[in-house]
Amino acid sequence: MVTIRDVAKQSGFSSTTVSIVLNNAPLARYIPAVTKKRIESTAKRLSYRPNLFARSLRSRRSHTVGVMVFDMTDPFCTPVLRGIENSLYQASFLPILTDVHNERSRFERYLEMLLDRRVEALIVVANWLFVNIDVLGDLEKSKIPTVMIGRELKNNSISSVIVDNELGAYLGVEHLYSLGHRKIAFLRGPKTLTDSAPRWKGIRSFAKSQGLEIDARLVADLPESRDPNSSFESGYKLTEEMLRTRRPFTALMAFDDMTAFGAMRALTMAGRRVPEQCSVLGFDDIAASSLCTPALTTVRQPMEDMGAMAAGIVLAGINAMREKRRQPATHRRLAPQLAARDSTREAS
Amino acid sequence: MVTIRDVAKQSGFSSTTVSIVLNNAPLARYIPAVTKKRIESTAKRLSYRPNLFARSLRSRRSHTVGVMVFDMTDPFCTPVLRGIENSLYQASFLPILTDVHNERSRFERYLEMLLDRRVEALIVVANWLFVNIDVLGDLEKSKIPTVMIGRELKNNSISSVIVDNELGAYLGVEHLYSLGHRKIAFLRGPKTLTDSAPRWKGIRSFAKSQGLEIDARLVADLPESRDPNSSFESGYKLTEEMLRTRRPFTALMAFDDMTAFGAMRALTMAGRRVPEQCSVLGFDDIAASSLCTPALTTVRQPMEDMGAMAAGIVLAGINAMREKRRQPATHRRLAPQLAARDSTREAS
DNA sequence: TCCCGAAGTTCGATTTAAATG
DNA sequence: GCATTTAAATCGAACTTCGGG
Repeated sequence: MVTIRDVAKQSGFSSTTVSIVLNNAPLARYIPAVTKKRIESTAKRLSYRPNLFARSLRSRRSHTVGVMVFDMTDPFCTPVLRGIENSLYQASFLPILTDVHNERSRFERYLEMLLDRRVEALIVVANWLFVNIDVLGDLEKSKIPTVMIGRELKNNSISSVIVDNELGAYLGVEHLYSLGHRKIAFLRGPKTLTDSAPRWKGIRSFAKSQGLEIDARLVADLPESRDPNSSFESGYKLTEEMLRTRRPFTALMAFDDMTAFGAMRALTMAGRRVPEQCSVLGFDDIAASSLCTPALTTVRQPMEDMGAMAAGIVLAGINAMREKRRQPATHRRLAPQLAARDSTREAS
Repeated sequence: MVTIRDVAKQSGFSSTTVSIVLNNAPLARYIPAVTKKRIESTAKRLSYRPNLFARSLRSRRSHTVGVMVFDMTDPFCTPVLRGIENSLYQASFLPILTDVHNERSRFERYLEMLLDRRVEALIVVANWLFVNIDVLGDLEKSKIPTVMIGRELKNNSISSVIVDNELGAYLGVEHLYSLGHRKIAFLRGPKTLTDSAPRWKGIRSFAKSQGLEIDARLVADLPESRDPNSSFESGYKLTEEMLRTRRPFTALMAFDDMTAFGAMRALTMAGRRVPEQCSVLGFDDIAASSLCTPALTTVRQPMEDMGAMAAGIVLAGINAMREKRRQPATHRRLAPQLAARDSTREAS
């Protein structure tokens, strides 16, 4: 490898001068253009690349951000990751990707590894994260800018980016209601999942405002599970059971898209066509939603934006730290949008 | 931060001894257990963590692997990434994730960044990569173990992991044939995509062996596109056109799942029920395939295995380099499996 | 004082060579 | 010569200090 000393020797200047010139340090003002040119050209000729280990050792900076995903297989992750990546790229930061597999031990191990590598910030994608996995304490200790995506926090040392679940659910029922649906079945999220409560609240809030009656016998809860993909199975089973009760409903609002897919399968198997005989509504707008037929009407989370925003937040935090400013945690709640597609239509 | 010198001072030994003990270096044989114990306990007491920048500077190792994805939004990527992550985790390596967005300039920039960080190997996920983006040359120059996933190579400095496209396509038609289908429509991949040719070859090979006739009017090619998700639209349009010709077919074999989804949509819109009136077969088995209704019958690529295998290959390459062995590139071609689901059934 | 450049120190860990009894 | 320990050199860049014109 060619070092700064090689460039110094070849160009006839000292390594100090080379360093100043190549980094365009403040002192470079005083260095004559000829010198600069000579140094730059020999650097290029030798195709010199500074050793980042040495540089990082000195500067204590890694230009790296740790990204912790709680379950990579969750289709929610992919667009979020792209948003993060894109944002970091603009700032010449690189992400180190870790997948915690929803295991506490793995989380701890990875956190330690990332901190050892002096990542300058942490982005945690914790959408399908249960309250009982308490990781906030560990995260706070790290003292580097940290943001959680998909988990509401009032914490003032960890930032958060979430979708407005309440608003989303509100928009969802509103859509069904405006299509004339009055007998709506609801598949709520697992009780221990933090998204579940606000979404239900949004539904109740709309129901109250419009005098929509919610039949308790048309409400079911997904069981707790570590696996985001399990909600397909659960959605299928709960819908099957609900159909067996013979209690009529013209629309079904699922906790998320995965659940909605399960519900659609169950309805189809039972001979009820979607959307002709029953409308189905999801939440998230994962990739599969626009692909399947009928395309799923759903409440769209701006996942890529959320990733980009999270990256933006920690990047700002990094800059603040560099300038020794104290940056308070920021909490963003992004508005979802209804993506009206083919799985919903007027109640008949 | 607490350094090795702090541990040395506190424990009463020199930093040399501390280093030897904590790393369990060869010389540690000569160090009495008491000394070791004292050093280890003070290290723990001070919660000493070695500075990886310093260590890497000395050892020239980063314990990091660069992962370059050509398009993160391709649903193929997610399971592959999980396979990679899991394999690296076992070996205490960390992945740096980059998304090239199918842009040459971005590829070059990222490659440079990764090399600057002294990643010890490179894993390139190049499934939806067109031949005209020639990146092999750049990759070869890097001199570190490199593997490409999803692109066949005979190169002997870059390894490769691919699925057996020919076999997969063979299994696919075979499945349709065994269900009694004789009039099969084919949606082939874009000509410039490397996977297209072998898949078509597998189809022809089966057709020849069983005397299945392929009607050229039931064969269409996807147009070239940078975007893997575009094949949905293309699949939709091509199927629509094919239906308009009124040329009968009882089954449709798509280039990949995304294309198959487009085809299913077109069929449904045209009033042809899947699978009752037309069977549909995909290729890949992306997440959406088992979710939609009817669940898509498809040729399953072992994506997670492919990721894990790729990681295994470069890890072996890293070890070989350390021991100064010359490791030839390895080329693996994994067998796909038919995932028979609900979008195919007996020809009526 | 201003401009230009160099010598030497620092970052923190590893390793070589060597010094003790 | 052996067991035990360590001073000093090294990795490569960046910054502080200083000197000459």
